Amino acid sequence: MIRRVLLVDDDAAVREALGQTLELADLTPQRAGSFIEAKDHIAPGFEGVILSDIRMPGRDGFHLLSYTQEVDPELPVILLTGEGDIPMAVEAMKQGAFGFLEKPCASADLMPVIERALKTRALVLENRRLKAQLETGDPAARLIFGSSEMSERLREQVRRAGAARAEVLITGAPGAGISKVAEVVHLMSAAARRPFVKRPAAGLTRESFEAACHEAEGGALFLDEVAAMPRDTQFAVTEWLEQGGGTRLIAGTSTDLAPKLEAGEFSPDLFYRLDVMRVRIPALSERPEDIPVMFRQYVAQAAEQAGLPAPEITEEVVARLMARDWPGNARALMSEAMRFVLGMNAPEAGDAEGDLGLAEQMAQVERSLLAAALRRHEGHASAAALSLKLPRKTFYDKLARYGLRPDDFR
Amino acid sequence: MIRRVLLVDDDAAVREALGQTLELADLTPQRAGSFIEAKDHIAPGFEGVILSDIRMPGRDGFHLLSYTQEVDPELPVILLTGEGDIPMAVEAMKQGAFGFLEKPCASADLMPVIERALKTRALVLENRRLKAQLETGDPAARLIFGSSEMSERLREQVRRAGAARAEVLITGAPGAGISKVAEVVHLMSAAARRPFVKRPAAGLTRESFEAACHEAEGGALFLDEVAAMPRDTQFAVTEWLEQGGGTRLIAGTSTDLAPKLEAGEFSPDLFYRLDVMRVRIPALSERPEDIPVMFRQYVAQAAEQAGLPAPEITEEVVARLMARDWPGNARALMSEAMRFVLGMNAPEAGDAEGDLGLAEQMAQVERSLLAAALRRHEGHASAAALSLKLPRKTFYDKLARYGLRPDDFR
DNA sequence: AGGCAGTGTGCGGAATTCCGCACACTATCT
DNA sequence: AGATAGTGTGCGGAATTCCGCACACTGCCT
Repeated sequence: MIRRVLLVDDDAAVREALGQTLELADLTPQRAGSFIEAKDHIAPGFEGVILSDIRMPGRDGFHLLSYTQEVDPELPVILLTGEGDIPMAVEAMKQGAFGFLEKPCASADLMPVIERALKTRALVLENRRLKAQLETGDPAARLIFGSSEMSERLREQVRRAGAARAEVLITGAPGAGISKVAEVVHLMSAAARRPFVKRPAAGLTRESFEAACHEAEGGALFLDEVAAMPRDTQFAVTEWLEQGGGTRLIAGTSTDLAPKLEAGEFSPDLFYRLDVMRVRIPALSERPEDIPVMFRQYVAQAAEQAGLPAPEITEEVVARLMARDWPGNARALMSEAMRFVLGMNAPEAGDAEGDLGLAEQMAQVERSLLAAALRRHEGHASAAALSLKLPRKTFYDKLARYGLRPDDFR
Repeated sequence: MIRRVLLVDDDAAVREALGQTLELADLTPQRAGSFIEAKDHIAPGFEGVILSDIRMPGRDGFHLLSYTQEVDPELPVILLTGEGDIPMAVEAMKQGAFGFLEKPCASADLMPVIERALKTRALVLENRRLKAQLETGDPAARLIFGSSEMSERLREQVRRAGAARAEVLITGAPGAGISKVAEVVHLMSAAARRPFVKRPAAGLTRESFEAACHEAEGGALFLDEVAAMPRDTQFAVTEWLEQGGGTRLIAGTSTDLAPKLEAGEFSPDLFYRLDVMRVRIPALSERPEDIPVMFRQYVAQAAEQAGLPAPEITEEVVARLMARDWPGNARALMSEAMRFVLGMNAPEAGDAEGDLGLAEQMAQVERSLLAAALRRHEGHASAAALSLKLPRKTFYDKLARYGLRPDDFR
């Protein structure tokens, strides 16, 4: 929360008194005795507001107002004067001052103006930040879903990791999207156009590690599930990191590495070289408010892929999502989104992805294609059958098989 | 720019005088003589501020303040009183009033407060809009692919159309994604959370148009292929647009409307009301450099949806893409991407998306499921059959039907 | 009221798919 | 070399689906 106030007054006693008033209100005064002093603090994006006397030797408050507007037109400036009159006040507002108060100024008159100025400034700065995110096609914003504070923190970690050239260790539960986050880190790095190579750490030999490094030269090599890396390879990677190469290493693990470190199964040398930066992907259970947000986005994606309209996500659908556990995290949610789009019933407990036989899967697909055709033709069976190049009878037989009724699509 | 002021005062003379003051300042006063009258105008997202007397029969200004804060806590309320005192002013600010002024109120004192309240409101509304856009992760960047300058121009048009509240006409070749772009325009509008309804214009009656408008109230109604709209409905829609309603119209056409206008088959009145903003989707033939970019993204999406690794897109693959025409535009490219991921052969000429009957689509799906199972089991037919819960014989029969050979998966 | 178009379904023959069986062949291991 | 496991396929009966036909019913229009 923005609390800074740049307090400009040539009279030291006034400066001090006002400063204390501000501090009592939990604000952060930043004192300046002249325009020259104040000028150095005024920058675009200044996270606060300006409170300035008008009558000052040299450059007065009006000049400071003009100067500030050149630097950052949306930076609020509140002017104070001991000898104000109506014409002066009018002039100040015309020139864009946020407020104009007369000295001596009662706290009850001053504080509300400052508070409102700070709130306005906070909105302005937040709008700028939001616009910047939108306008740059920020991969973190675009590819890492979720509106919770935890998701925002994850995106910040990813941006920071992307901006750095250091090794990164990415942790998260199975299905959390470690591989995808690694790719986003790479996309946000200066080496985004260079290669990004993925390899499972399990079974990785020194030779295949070196080959992968060469393949990723100038870019990044992502090693998945580093806990499973053979000991020999661990030493080879540690040596390689000591030498320093042209390839950035990004490591991922969905298991806690601490027990492996303690048991001597994972090299501390390697661990500390990889753990230069840490990105931790929170599980969905830690941020349940993201479930509907992410689900909506996965549904939009799935609908697009399937060439089907996205079904309405009712509050009931959301409630059922929230009522379930998601140990499979983002991947499970994604699969559920596809089933939802295809009109498949919510799977029974235990009916996990891939457990269905071919016949069942085909039945689900056929059912969804029939439903989609009916939807497209607003329940007109003949037209729907025609669009599927089916005889009417066959079409009706299939509807009967799946319990679909044209009336339900009208 | 937000200029509306909801002016609440029981005294008609005061209301009128203040109203004129506001009009002289280029504001738009909306007059109400009581809380009851005012209440109907106060909605979340109200695009203006409230200026209200305190002393009123029935519910007073404080009550209106409370009510407003329940409806939209960030909607500024400025209170006026003819008999104010310090305690009352303090109470008003404590309860969240944006300003507190005494009557009779000089314009020079009132206008700055109103202007600041309006600016604050504008910031708040923009902040909300930006957040909504971010929550969907800039739909223009995420959903409209292509790295060419033409694609960027398209995204800019879409963002601009999204930000406006005007009607939009979207043009593009068949398969260019008119419907999808319409949805993105909606997603980027302030009404993103409101309904988005799609209807084909062909065969649209006045009644079904009105029903659709009602269904989309507060949101947007997309009318596809407006060239095919019946003349009667064209008049109905024109009338509806003249009245102005709570639903935004977005029109799409894949055919040039000019000949229809010249032939008198499409109403110029309607055309000019729809064509307030124009979004033109360039055909792939105009931006061939986007073909590989879009194909890569569609392949990534398809792979993610299918739960399969994305096959390598070799230069040969790219060359074959570039060597073909894409009269089906984005939709055709998307289908090709899915086939590519599923390991299907390139389709025969003329085999456009949507032209397949149910049997053919089911065959494609079955073939892809068989191939995926073989891939998962590295060509081991018995294991693959088991995973699909199929007898070996049946599995082999199906492979034969589709020309799949386990050897090709080892 | 009558005509017409569309809907929904039972019957039954044709067509297709399913799938067990048995066998020859191949690859791998001891 | 021999044993074993897995692969791939023809045959043929069973099971299932396809689908034309005819009919009764419904909704809409004149």
